[in-house]
Amino acid sequence: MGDGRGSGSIRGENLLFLTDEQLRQGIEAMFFAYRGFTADPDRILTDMAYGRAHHRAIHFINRAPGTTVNNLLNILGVTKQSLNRVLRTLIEDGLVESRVGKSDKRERHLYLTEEGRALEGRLSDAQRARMRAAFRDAGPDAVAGFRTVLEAMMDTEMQRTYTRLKESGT
Amino acid sequence: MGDGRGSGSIRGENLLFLTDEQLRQGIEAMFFAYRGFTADPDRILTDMAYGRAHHRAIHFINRAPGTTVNNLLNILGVTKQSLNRVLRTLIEDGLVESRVGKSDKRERHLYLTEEGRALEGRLSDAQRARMRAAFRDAGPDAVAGFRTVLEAMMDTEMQRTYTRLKESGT
DNA sequence: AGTTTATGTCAGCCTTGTTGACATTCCAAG
DNA sequence: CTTGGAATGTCAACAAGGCTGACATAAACT
Repeated sequence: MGDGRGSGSIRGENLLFLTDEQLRQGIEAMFFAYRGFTADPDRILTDMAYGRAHHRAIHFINRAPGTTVNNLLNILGVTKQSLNRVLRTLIEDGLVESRVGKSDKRERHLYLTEEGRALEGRLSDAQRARMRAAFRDAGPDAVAGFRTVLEAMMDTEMQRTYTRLKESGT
Repeated sequence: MGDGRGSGSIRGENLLFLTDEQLRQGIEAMFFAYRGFTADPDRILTDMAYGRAHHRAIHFINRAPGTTVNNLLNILGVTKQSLNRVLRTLIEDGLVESRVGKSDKRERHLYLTEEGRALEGRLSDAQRARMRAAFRDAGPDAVAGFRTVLEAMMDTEMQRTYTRLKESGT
């Protein structure tokens, strides 16, 4: 590793896509693309008093209505204090509703209010528009490859979370 | 937009990969994958007094030795004050060297020192290892698709920066 | 000579992450 | 029934790393 050549071109196979240079290009592509990925929702959010953390919370509450705080914590990978600050403002502002659990009253189940869904829609539309344009330009085969590589790049724990969410989708 | 069906399945073409559900999965894949993407270098950096911002600066100085501050600013997309804070600590700690420009003495050209290259290597190796594993698992066709979609997701300005960097690589 | 450009720096603010400590509620095991 | 532990909320303090605004300096350009 770090020998300036990478693992490619050692055996006779066609592993040129694994050279350090190819990997570096992949790394830089991730960096620049993620900027684009977040740019549109960020622009909407700065007008309000919200940031990217609020967007993430709203996204996943919308995705899995009734999710518990603990579940959301695991998905987002932040501390409960960090999430709580965000959640508190969203609840105060009437975008998120927190209901005490029926079977386990310690748990809080989170739902978007009408207003919350409205904001979620605006943010999603902006983000999806860019994703849709990218997908359309690239074509279905490229999109399949895109998803395959991204999945392989996740921690195994996040891979499971991602798959669970994916399968819960219609 | 936001009609719950997306642009797919309207015409008879095979555009099912453009449904809102597919786009949402792409969005979530980006989110979870980016976490994995930064996880390994982040672990190394927290042991030192450095963060992700230092990593980015080191990466691109290594990528384009002798780059000016202004050029780096454009690549990273942050303010000069933000970059300067990071750069100052790296120079003080002897990881980065700043040389006054020859033709234009206002410019500072940035280089990694021996020590800087050592840290860059550690960080790159960690990040490349994950990228390499993902690329290997996914195969060359998936990797090509991955890069195509990421490029299409960038702002056009960043696309140009990315391409310029790519072409400057051996 | 005057203007513009590249850079550095100081001060202050915001978001969003962290840790640690502690209170409350309440399920579940002994 | 009591008690231990889990889930949640909250307070305080702190750090990284974004931001803006203001200002200084040196060099280049016109």
